[in-house]
Amino acid sequence: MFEPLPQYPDHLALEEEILAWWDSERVFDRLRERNRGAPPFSFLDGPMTANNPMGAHHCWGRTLKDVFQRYKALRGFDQRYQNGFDCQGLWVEVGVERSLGLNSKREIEEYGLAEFAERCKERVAEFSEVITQQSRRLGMWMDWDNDYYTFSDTNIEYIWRFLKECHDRGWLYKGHRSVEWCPRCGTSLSQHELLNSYAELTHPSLYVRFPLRGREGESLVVWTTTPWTLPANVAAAVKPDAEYGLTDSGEWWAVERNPDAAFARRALGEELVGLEYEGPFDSLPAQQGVVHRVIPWDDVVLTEGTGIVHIAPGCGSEDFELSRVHDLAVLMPINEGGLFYKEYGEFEGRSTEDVEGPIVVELERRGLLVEAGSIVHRYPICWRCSTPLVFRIADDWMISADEIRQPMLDANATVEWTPDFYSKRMDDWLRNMGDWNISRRRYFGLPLPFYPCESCGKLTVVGSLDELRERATGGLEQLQELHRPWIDEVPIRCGCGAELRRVPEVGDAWLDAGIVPFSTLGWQNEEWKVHGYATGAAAGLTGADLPDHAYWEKWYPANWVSEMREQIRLWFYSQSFMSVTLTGKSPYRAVLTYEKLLDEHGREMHRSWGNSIDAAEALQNIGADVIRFMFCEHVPSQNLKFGYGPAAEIRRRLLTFWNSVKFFVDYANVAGFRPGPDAPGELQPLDRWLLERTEQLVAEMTDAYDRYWTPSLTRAFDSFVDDLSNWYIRRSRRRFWNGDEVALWTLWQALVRCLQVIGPVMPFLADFLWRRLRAKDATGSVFLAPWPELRERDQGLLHEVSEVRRVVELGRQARGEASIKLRQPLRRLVVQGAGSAQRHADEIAEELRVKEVEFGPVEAMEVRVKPNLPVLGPKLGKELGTVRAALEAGEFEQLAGGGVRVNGHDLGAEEVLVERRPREGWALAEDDAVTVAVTTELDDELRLEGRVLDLIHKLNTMRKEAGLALTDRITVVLPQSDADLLAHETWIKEEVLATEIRTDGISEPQIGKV
RNA sequence: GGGCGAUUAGCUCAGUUGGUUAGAGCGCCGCUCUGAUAAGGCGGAGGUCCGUGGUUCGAAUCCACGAUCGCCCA
Repeated sequence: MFEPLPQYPDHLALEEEILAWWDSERVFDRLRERNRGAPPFSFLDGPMTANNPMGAHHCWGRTLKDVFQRYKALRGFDQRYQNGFDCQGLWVEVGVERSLGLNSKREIEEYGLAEFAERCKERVAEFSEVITQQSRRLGMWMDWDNDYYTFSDTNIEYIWRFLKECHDRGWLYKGHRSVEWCPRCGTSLSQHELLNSYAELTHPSLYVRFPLRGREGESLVVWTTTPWTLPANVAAAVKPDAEYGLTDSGEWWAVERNPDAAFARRALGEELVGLEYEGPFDSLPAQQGVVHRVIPWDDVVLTEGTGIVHIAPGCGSEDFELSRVHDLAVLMPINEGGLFYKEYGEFEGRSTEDVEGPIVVELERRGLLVEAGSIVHRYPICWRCSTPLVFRIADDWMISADEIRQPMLDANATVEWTPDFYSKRMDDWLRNMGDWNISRRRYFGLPLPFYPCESCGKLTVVGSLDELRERATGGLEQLQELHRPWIDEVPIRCGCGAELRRVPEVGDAWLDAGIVPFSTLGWQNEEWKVHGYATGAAAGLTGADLPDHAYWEKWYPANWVSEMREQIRLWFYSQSFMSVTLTGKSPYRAVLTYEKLLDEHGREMHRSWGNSIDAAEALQNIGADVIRFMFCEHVPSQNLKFGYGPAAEIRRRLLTFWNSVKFFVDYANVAGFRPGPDAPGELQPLDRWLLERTEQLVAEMTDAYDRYWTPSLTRAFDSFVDDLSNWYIRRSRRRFWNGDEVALWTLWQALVRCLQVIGPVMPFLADFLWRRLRAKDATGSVFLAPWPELRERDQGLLHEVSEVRRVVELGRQARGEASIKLRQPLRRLVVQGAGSAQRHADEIAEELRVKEVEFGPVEAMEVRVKPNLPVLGPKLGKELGTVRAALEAGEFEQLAGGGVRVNGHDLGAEEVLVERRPREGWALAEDDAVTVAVTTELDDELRLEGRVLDLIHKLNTMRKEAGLALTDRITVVLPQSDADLLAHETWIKEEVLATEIRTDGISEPQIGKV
């Protein structure tokens, strides 16, 4: 007895049931035990920031990761299943700041760094737990007790080693340059952090006059959208080869920017170079002694502004570069918090926005303002707190990328990207990558182990905790973990004898993630340490081991990683940077990348727009299997529109499969069927076909999994389910009603194999159904069963049945042409061109309700002959065009056997395609390969049978309306006018389960339950 | 400005090496089944496959140029 299925699947309930069952049966543990020691499949999980619950987009990546890990497990590979959490850096800090209501670095310092660090750790502990629960609910099988946490001392120490290596190679330097700076966070951002971080903002648009010295009445006019940079102006740049003109009002503009003006004088930019001018705020203390002059710059654009660019080297990266070339003064007006220094007079202590008004007023007062307006443009904002960024000159720690660039490109050439064009994106990023800005002026992050010596000038980079201990001059007793503030209390001894203090900066969070292929796999670690990974801040959070180097050798590099596209310049980049540095090769062999998740209307999801669906909501309302199916079905190189509408559609589509299983269960139970290893009797052709069709499914799915291409998985599944349900089951219904064990066994085989291959996509549904269908001696879970072995397939049989289906389709089309419904039997069907369907003539007759099926030429009027292009193309080449035209024009001669003579060519029957029109009394339908024709004439016998079928239809409808059970027997009373139908009394009785049929003087048929 | 993608039915999207009449789901219209039934099946309407040029007997597919959109970089 198979456990009966409810009419509809309750995905949410069955998923909870399966989750609990997996736990109680230790299914995942048993799977891992089974594969232990087998060849490894190395997947490396990119760390997810443990700072918030999961969003719907996280489900995408986690689905893909789980699908392929499950598949590889089914194929018998040993896997690690280690999940990872990103734990330190700006994300977590900003999260904690918000929850504590802190809004500046000063407030954090007042709160206390030690306390702040504790809050950060608590936040990570809280959300790593939330994420774990949500991932489990999604069906993700990971080794949840042995996660890695990037803030462990282990992880930090490995980064230290990497940094020391960089220093040894001479790559580490302190850069003095203009960087994008978040005034709220009080730190710079690196190149790869400027992701999507732009907003449409309204800024002032000012045209300002700079009076030229020694040229009375003449001024340069510059344009700026950042008035706050004017107090730091030191130069004005012109394009040397561009033409400038002096207007009547004494203003110099690029001619191109003001073409209608009547210029009193014209000059090339190079003629203006060297002129001195009065700066807009020369009276400020900061401006004392600064000479303002005109400099040449080829990159001045003439498409906006005035063609003369205001240069403030302390407020822009290009400006800063120009200051080096032209030896300009560098005035940096604002501090870390974006407030003006005291050398800026009345602006002191004000923000870049607050000074806009006063600056405009002052310029106006002094007659320097030509025009003031506003402009809406894309402007960079902080990717965490959305504060508009400013430029500052900062001393950041940098890793030079020059030497590693080519090796990284070489390493990337060994990686198999899916979709493949992402390989080019990675190359592009690598070719353009600047030096890596690794320092952040923050608190809870990787402590950079840099100890500069003021007396001897040497920089010491500490490479390990042991080295720190050896060289420490104190403070070790309070060093609870490698974080601020504790690490800052450990000075070390320089080679020259001086005592050194650590720089205050912490590291870029992508160092934390990038080191993972080393820190989690025990690279160059001599002795395996059980539970040895969970050091420092991670103590107590995970039981992960710190393995030894042999383990690293086994699992590195990863066979496969999968993350969203933006990780190209984030994790894929940092991981590759560190790996190529340390080992010379790519840390991953294959990558699956996917795009962005949008709402179902294609808009980005935003909490404030009310269109956001987070993972908790999705899992609770949609269910994991449907979510997973949705992600698998989607082509990963396209953005995905996620929502309840698309989810409902998938849920409904899955009903067909559910119904097929339920159909099996219901009839198997009626028949008392028990599945065995072999068919309980002789297979019929249709049975053999379904088994072949199932083989085809297994082959297609296997291929798709091996290519990491999920859309082919769901397509193969859908197409199989269609064949299973709409052909095999429908064609075999009578056999099931009669309890035919061979049919039941065949269907059972097909379903069970289908469950096996769809399991990774929909693990809950697969196991739920597997538990009901499995043979007594089969494994309890579908995930413990071996992958179905691929067999030789009989393509011929598959082809035969597809031709049968084609004939039936055309037959229905022909009936449709003649408007004769399927309930009206017809006499004869002729099929031409589907020879292999001949063995299935009976099925075709039944499907199309015809008395005879004949294979042979269709007698019809041939109206048009077309060339068979795939055959004639290669044969005729250029001449095909004229032949085609001749055929089109009817200039040909029929040959015996179906061929034609045209333009001097004798073409065989297989070289041309003939369109036909039916003769009188026939209906016809055709495609290029197959033509079917059916007789439309009715005789008394056919009419009578048609009426019988109508009656059966009607009586069965009445049964249904009366609410009768499938097995209820009825008596039937017919009107006298239907008495002639009783010629088919037995047939009718069988079809409607009637015990008695009689006629009476009524006008409509009546039924009664027996 | 350079690079990478995308553009296919009213909507959402497939389309594997070039091949005859370009498909699916949803929506619409008609039909059908009634032992999957608040489903299922069949048919129909609906397409300049972004445009132009080229290669080819033949292009949604390959090449060039252009347009629009998205992303990456400058």
